[in-house]
Amino acid sequence: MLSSGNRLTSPVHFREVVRRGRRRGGDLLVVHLWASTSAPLPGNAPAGPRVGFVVSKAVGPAVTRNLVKRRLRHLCRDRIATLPAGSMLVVRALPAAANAGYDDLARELDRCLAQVGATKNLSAKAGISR
RNA sequence: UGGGCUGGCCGGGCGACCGCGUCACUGCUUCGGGUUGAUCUCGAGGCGGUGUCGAGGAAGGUCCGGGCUCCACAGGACGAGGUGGUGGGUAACGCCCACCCGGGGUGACCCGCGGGAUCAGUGCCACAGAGAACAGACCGCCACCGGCUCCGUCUUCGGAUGGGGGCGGUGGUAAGGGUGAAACGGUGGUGCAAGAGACCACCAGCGCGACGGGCGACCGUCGUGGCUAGGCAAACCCCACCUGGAGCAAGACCAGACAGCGAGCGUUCGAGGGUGGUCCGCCCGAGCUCGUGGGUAGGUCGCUGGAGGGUGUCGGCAACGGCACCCGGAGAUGGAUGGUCGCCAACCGGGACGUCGUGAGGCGUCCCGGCGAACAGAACCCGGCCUAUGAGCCAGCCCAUCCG
Repeated sequence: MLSSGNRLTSPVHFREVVRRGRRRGGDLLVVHLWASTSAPLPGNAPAGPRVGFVVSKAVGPAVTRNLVKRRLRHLCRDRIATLPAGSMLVVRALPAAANAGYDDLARELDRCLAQVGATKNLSAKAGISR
């Protein structure tokens, strides 16, 4: 689980990131990244990056949806340091993610993050997969 | 030993690294207040530390029943929906238990949407078949009539008469054939031209009455009647009983936002609403509707201890109930209870050894390999039902075979 400061909770934020963020997708998932170039949000938005997930019912029943969500959470927790401060990330899982293994999801997530421009020190983190 | 029936249980364990949520205590820090200031203290927030607890038997489907919350107390009529043997259990139920009736099985046992179809009425019974609900003559059987034909007898050779076969017509007949889920009781006899409950005996079944048993559904015995009555009410319908509606996005509180303008109707002669459907009745009532323009959707509570489980005992055939003692802690809200691995139980296959047995084979130990699981994730909470589910385990009972 992500620490509570790094969680994306507001529906407004979800909508803005998915609509305006930079998007890159693969067979398993789609990544939306919104970097804080302008003054983001009313209230006190903390500087840490925030991550949220979208796993629809097309992925599967509740058990497989939860499994996909937990794997993505742990993967993003290891990569939270590579994201720019103040940015917001939404990872949307596609139906094929239900049958993908942990390593498959890791590779796809790294590739998409690199293409979307969130590369701070990704090569060092690539050794996580066994 | 083999096969089967019923009920119940289990829903993996240990460990490593990295993590999450609730609650309690605590460290640092920010803001505000108590103070002029420091120490101290109160409240709110952020980042940490320690401890604690953290998914299921179905958490699922959302099919019933309740609790709880709100609604202008929910009254009547009609309508709508549900339930449907009897008795009990329960907060309640469409659930559970026991019994009755019907059906299936050698049996343990299982199955049943199980009120009413003569005593309210309407409707429907496909296909096949001659005929299917005021039944029905296709074949067959029988009688009579009219031709045809064959045989016998007599003959005055014109014919007469007896018998058989076949055709047509008229009528009788529901015993037989064949069709069907179902053909208007079954068997045997009397009877008849042939037949038929037309009549008789027994049996089955139906109605009525009496007696006996049972709380009751119902059962048993006896008498009697007419000889026989089809099915479908998951078709309309009738009868009995039940149901106010919406649902935790219920609902309550805090914070916060905005902006009006124009037109129409109305203020006890009442606009407009509520009461799940319609009408009556009841209640609220000074705003409502349309057009145009603008704005908010953050937090706290509800939120988990409840018809709760376990053991013993007593009552009861049982479901269940009384009493005593003990146990007990998920409460998330973009949604925690995990991610990545290792080992071992358990299971399957093969092999070796030991042991029991005449034998098929059983049991135990060890080794190797496989697999190491299925269905599935709380969202207000309970009681049920239904559906999904890997490998197994336990208990009782039944049938067959063998031994005594």
